[in-house]
Amino acid sequence: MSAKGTPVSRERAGARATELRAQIERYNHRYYVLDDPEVTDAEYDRLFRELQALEAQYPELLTPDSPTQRVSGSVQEGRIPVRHAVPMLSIRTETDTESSGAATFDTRVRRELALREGAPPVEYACELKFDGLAINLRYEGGELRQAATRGDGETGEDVTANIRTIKAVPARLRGVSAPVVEVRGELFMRRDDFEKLNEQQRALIASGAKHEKTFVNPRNAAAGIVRQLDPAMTAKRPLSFFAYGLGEVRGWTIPATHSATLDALDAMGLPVSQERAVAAGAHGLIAFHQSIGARRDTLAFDIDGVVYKVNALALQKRLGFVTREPRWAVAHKYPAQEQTTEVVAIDIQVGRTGRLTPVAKLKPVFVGGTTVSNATLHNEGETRRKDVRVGDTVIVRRAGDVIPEVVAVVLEKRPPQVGEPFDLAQQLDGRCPVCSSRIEREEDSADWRCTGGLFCPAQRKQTLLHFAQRRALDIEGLGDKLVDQLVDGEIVRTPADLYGLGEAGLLELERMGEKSARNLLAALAKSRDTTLARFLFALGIRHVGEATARALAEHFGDLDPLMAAGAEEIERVSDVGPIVAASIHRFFQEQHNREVIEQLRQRGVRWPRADKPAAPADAPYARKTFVLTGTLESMTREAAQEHVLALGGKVSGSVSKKTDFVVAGADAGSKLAKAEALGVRVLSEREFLALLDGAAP
DNA sequence: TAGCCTCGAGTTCT
DNA sequence: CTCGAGGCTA
Repeated sequence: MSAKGTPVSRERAGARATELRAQIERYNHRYYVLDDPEVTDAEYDRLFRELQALEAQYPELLTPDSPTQRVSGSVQEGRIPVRHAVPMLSIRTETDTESSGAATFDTRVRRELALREGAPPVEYACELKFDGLAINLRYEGGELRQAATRGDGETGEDVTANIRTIKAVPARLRGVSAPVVEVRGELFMRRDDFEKLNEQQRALIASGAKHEKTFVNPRNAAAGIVRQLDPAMTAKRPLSFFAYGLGEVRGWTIPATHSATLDALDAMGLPVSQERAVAAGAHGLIAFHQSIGARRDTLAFDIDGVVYKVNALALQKRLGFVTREPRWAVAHKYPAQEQTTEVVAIDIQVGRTGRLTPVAKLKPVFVGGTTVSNATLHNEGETRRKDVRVGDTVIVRRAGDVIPEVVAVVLEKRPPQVGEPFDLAQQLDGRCPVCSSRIEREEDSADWRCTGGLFCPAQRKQTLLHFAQRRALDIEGLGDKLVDQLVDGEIVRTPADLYGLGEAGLLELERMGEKSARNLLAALAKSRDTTLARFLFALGIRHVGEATARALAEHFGDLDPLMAAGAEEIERVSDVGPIVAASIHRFFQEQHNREVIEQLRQRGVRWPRADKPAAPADAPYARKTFVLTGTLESMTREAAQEHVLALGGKVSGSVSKKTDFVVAGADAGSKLAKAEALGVRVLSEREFLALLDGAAP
């Protein structure tokens, strides 16, 4: 940008530059701190360029705190250590996950202050514990002079040039020009900024950029960016900042309470989180902890807990410090949703269909409320994409959902002697880890499979467990430990063998007393009476799950017509295409399968000739699709499903615009949210019950 | 033929 | 719960 038009006088230029700086600072504040832009981006750019031009024309006008210095700036050679005038202490962390952490703190504070039983509750300032990195900003005469990382608390690193490029950090304090005001706060990245940044990075990598990489999480991104040596790079990254305290202060009166200090920081133009409160006593702390905990996922940024501080400065002074931790503050963490741990091994599991699934064996970590030691890697492609190797340090997450997942590898921590990229076939030497059969991968498929079929004990075990599961023949008491013994001892090979078990044989097994043996035999006897749909599902035909089994049962009415049917005939069943039809046909052509089925029938497995007569087409909810979510008080999900089927409706697993009703129980999650987004009719449990009772929806 | 929808299969921990 | 893939529909 060049200065255009008639050359302005030096004097007028100086006045204009000052004016522009003030204006740009104000816009920055509105935009980055208040989140409420005053002018359009184009107008902002215009002013910004005008200032740049003036400074280019009159270099003597250039001041270190000019907004233009936030984007250019020179590349630093290395990091300069900075000794903090007042040490940056760490706050004690309550590790427990219950709200009792708050009560413990309150009790301790009251004891230290020697408060009597009936004394009024202590007042606390509550705020968020941001998941970022702590920074000390030193303002002298109201101007930002130095920014440093926390380091070991005594000495940090100088990151002034980088921090100057962060627009949320004001270069000048509003209304305060005291000789020294040090502001402490947290530098972090918002979740949406993080997502956007990674999207850009992925695009760069896709277009062939060599040195680019995606960031693992917002915290790592923020830390990496601040310690980056080139401020111009930092300037391009979206970092945010919240102030939460003070360091050295000279010539300015510190307010009498922490909450008032935060208000004062806010008034100086520093961003201060609005998620803060003044609470009274343990009750107030617990309420704050819970209210933030409930909204944790909806915050724009990651937090790892909340912080409680005794509000009155006078009381803080009385409480003082233990070693290097203040007695007047405590961090109360939420269970971490992410943790890092080490990959001890990559095991490969064999599923019922022979699918080979790599599973990361992890050094146990406490994540999201439980200890995690395994995490699926899904398949070879996924493992390679994430480049997970034995010995790597990985980030494990248990967000909203239940199942742990390996998010990414922390490459900086990869040991030099780490192994090769994951290669499933090579690791297994081309053979099934259980039965040594050859393994293969179908074209265009992500999965390797064991070709051993039922010869493979792993597949046999899974087949038996599938047969016995609740939604199949429901054989109570037949769990994996028992199946292991039965198969390894070659007592049972096929589901039909289960019905040939006798009490004497069972008593030979470990951990099997008379009582358990009799219970199992009773469960087996009970399971003989079933339905065709359950039986078809229990067989474990590839591509035939519960829904398809039901459709087949309804269409064919009995097993024999289905066994006799050709592939084309099977394909006439709705939702069955060529692949599924062929799979079913092949299954029944297999001699071994026919034998097992025959034996099962001989041993008394039976079902009513025709499955439950289909609800008439004019049934009140014929062909209506229901989705169940959350926990119902009055019945199990299975029972609810039965009721819907009886009405002539059907139950689906996911919400789409074709869904007619979503039944929301307690703690309904994403499905409810989706239903609301799509405008799908949502029924409460009470409304659902009324509907079952025959009332109109 | 693309894109949506649904189903199947696999997974974790208490 | 999620992902991949099979089936259906516009």
